[in-house]
This record gives sequence, structure tokens and C-alpha cells, in this order.
Amino acid sequence: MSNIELKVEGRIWINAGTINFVGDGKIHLLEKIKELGSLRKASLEMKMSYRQAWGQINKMNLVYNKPLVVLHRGGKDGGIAELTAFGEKIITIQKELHREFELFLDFQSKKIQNV
Amino acid sequence: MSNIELKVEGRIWINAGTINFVGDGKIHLLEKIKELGSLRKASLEMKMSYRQAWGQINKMNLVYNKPLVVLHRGGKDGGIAELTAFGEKIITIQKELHREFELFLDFQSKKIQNV
DNA sequence: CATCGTTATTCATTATTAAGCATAACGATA
DNA sequence: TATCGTTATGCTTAATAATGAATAACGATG
Repeated sequence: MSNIELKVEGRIWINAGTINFVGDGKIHLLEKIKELGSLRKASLEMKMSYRQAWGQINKMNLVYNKPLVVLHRGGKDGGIAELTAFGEKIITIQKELHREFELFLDFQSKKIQNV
Repeated sequence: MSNIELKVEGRIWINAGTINFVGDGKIHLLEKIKELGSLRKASLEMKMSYRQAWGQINKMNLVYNKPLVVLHRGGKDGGIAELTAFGEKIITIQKELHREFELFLDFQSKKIQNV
């Protein structure tokens, strides 16, 4: 036994079939879009490239048959990005999932103490 | 709702402090070492470079204060790689962990059907 | 119908990671 | 003490991923 603590960690995500659908990163991006109404601003706040953010949203919208975000270009403010009801639902689901996963990890971590 | 099935997936591993200690890949490597008694043969069977395999074992042995594998060079067969009792214990722990994680994933996957 | 800030997309560049080559060190055995 | 297959380790190259510049398209508004 060492003085260093062993800890169980992990990542979870949701697949649609065999293709990655959403994970923590995309959920965070969805939340930022909801907050800011702009994909560009959301990507800036998350310190990721707009290119990557757009690609993720685009993929997310295509993988499943329901869009999570609707993007409009042009108009008064140049364009907007808005979350759909389905997008909101996915956020809720993933956050609950994440919460349960944290409990799982804590429980498993406790079990491997004193190895 | 789409005809494509949503499924919760994920990965887990064990950290020693903030540093990655073991995950599925390293566990698989440990099992191969136990089976073959050779790091080189184990790396070949896993289709990974010996360089990488050695690096992983080396790191694993250093991160915690107990070695999981003892490597000997020279001798009749050129050298041997043998698992320590601690190494065996870690395999057991991680496999049990993995089993429980699979149950967790299945349970969570069922919960998100019919979204 | 010009403006503006956004979405949409390509492409060259950079950064990060992995792979593979080369070679020394080792020590039981014959 | 020569041999052999392994461990030990640096270094070069290849593969992959991420970044960022550049630019077109868009449409409500004034």
C-alpha cells in the first residue's frame, strides 16, 4: 500500500447506434448555446475553434433524426443558434446520467481503498 | 424518437493521485504478460509496439510504489517478465470494476429508451 | 440595397501522438 | 567466453488531430 490514493475515474457518453452522439463536451456546448444564443460566442467561451464547434453540432443534428440545435444565418444580429426542446431534453438526461455516474465512481473508489 | 437506438457507453480507469494508473488496455497487457511471460511477445500479440508496451509497464511500476511486473533481462530465454502478486490483485480489482460498470451502463441505457 | 455579425466551409499550418528503427545491456547456458 | 532472445532506451519518422486564416452565403433592418 502506498500513501498515494487510488481513485476510480471515467467518462460516459451516449451513442446513437455505433456512432457517438453526445458526451460531456457537447453537453457543455449545448448549454452555452442556450445561454448565449450564438454558436460563435459559445465556441469562444469554451475556448474551442468555431470550426470544431460547428462540426460537433452538425454531426449531432445528423446522427439522430431530430435536431438539437437550429442554426439560422443572416438577420438582425447576423444569425442565431437556438436549442430545440429535444436538445433541452438531452441536456437533462445527460446531466442526470452524469450525476449517477459520479455516485458510481465514488462508491467504487471507496471499495478499492487499502489495497 | 428515431429508429436508431440510444446507448450509454463509457470507459473507466484507476488513477493514483492525479496520474493514470491502469485502464482496460494496461490490464489486457498485464494478462498477456502473465500468459506469455514475455513483454515482447505480449506486445506483439496486442499489436502494439514494444516501445509503447515497455513505457506503459514502466510508468505503472513507478506511479505507485509497488511494481506490478518485474522484468529480468538476460538468461536462458533472453529475459522474462513476471507479474507480481500486486499485479494479479490489480487485474482482479479492475475486472470486477469493469463487470459492475457494464451493469451500470446497461441499466442507464434501459432508462433512456423511448426518448 | 448597403450593412453587419453570424453561420458555412475549405484549406494550409501547427501540435500532438503513435510507430518504428537502431542499438546497447544483460546473464544463464553450452 | 560466444551465443541468444530478451529487456532498455534514445531518436527519427509517420500518422493523426487540432488550430486558425480566409472567404462565401445569408437575411432582417435601416
